[in-house]
Amino acid sequence: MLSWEERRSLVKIANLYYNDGWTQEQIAKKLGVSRPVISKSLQKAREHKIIEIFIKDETVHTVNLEKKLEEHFGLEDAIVVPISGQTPDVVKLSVAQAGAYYLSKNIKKAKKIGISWGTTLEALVQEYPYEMKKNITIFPLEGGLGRKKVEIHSNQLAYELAKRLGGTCSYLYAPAMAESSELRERLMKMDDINAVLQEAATVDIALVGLSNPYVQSTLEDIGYLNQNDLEQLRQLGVVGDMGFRFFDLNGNPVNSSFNKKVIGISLEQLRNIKKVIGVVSGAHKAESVLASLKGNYINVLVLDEQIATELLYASE
Amino acid sequence: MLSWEERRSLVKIANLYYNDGWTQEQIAKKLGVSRPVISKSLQKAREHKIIEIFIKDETVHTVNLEKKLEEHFGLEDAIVVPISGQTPDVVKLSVAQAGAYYLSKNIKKAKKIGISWGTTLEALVQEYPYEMKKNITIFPLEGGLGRKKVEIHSNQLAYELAKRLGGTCSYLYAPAMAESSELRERLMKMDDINAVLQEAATVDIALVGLSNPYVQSTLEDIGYLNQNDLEQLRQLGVVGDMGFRFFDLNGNPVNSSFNKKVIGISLEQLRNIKKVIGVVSGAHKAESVLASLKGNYINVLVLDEQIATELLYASE
DNA sequence: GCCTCCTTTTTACATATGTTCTATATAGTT
DNA sequence: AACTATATAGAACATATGTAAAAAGGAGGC
Repeated sequence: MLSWEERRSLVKIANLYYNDGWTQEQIAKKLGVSRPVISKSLQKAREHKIIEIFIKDETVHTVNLEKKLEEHFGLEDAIVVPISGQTPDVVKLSVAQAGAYYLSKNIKKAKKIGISWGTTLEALVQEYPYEMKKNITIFPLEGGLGRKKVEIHSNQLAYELAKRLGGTCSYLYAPAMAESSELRERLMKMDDINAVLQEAATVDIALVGLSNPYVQSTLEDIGYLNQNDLEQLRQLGVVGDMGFRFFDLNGNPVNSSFNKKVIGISLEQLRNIKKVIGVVSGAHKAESVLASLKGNYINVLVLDEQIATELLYASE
Repeated sequence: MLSWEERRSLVKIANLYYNDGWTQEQIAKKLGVSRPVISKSLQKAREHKIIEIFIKDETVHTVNLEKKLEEHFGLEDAIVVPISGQTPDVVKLSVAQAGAYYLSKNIKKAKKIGISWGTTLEALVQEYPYEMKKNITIFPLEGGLGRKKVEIHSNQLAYELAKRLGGTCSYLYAPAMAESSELRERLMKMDDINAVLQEAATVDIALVGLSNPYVQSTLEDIGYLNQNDLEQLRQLGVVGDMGFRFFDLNGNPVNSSFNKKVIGISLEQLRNIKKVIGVVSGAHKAESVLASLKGNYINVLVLDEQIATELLYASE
């Protein structure tokens, strides 16, 4: 316990230092002691909670979530977007904006970027600013998905992003899912397709979305999966996918009949990309995100506050 | 005004620096920027009051005053803030800070918190740190007060405090003072209003300000009371109010014409709340505080040295 | 009164932080 | 598209702060 005299003196020093902006040297001179005494006094004042430092901003909540996510899942970065009572659509847009911002700040050294598909990534690309960044190439991470909603296809997003970056892009002239594994094999032997996929696996940065195939699933919306398919996936223990590659609760690839028909990079290849940025919004995707984290596919996560909270709660 | 991205980044840096004790060098490395950027960010955060340094100033004198106040008025706690030659505005801010600090250290078990209105409580809320405290609900203790100075209304303060605590808040969609007692009755019968007031009466902690209606009165400032009204109150022996509930020298409720028009919790209800924290600054309020203490409404008092001295002197 | 042990202060050094100036990038304008 | 104005980042330097070890002061024992 400190004496009153000492307490007074600590308060006085603290005030001079923190409120009046004096240097320790000046305070020492004024009080007629050596500087280290002031240095130690300030330490003591902090120890005894005479001085307390608060960080005061609305973003404190989400920044704390980010730190916990980074620590808990060994992420390189996590960006948590506050939901603050907004509708899912608005939150999704905010997440996309945050993703765009993050990408633009971390794109410096990248020469090759891969992009998957989906509505969230579409929003991200639309939010991306136009900036000259020569010598960059964008690769689609999987083929197209038929005629519907062309604007969210991997190829299309690669094209749009390349336009915004002033770079070039490759195309995967192939369906995301071939009609049979045999057809897939044949397509995969084609040089145009094979070469692009090979390169796609070596990008510096990959942008991926995550889905829950059972709830509000774009895959179902566009008619790629029907109820039968979903039932099959459920039986196999699938909880999510990234670019048509389905995985289970632990993030392990699930060998469904689809898997052999998909034209796109594999989960294994994805894991080997140095920087995989997952962009995801909507509470129903929490389980899928958790699984993908367990599978160690993702290095950077951009997500909304609600998923972030659920992820941490689920992994207590 | 700073953008969300920038505030987020400043908070992140400040957090690593002040809470986790990283050096600027380490932070710079982690974020992939040069060290001066971190140095400048921290300066910016200080300028924008994102980083706040609280010096817990107490002297033998104030601690003695606290002890005497606690004994003399049977208070659970008293916090006396030294004035040390500061201007009233600065003292008011210190009192608000001390109140915020006290609340944050005593909020642990609380599930429901009520808050009144006024400039002092507004400052308290603004000083309150952002800290996650799930499952807490904030209730306004009375309705709104017209269009002026919305930021000091009970509803608004409840909202702001809830935001800081990561909790939820209820609203009282009603004026603090209805145009007639008849209108008040009708409003009070509305479910939305009634239910909130019922719950407001059962909060674990209530935060209230105190006023002297005659001197530097916010009630007069915002045009809620005119000279006639004040004269009337004076005739009735009113010496102060808490949330539009006027009381006399002994703390007894005064049945003015206003009383039947107020939409807010009664003094009787306030007295039944386990922990009522009164936060008050400015010598002109001494008499009001004394009366409220006699009325036994308050359990914890946060006040400045000057009022504290006068309270003890008056009740020798 | 002198010595010893313990605490506190200071000196000198190591480290961390703040600042200036230059280089680079960005935005706005013709 | 080229230019200028403006902002921003980084390298190098200046200053401030933290810390270990030596010195000084002070209390208790003989």
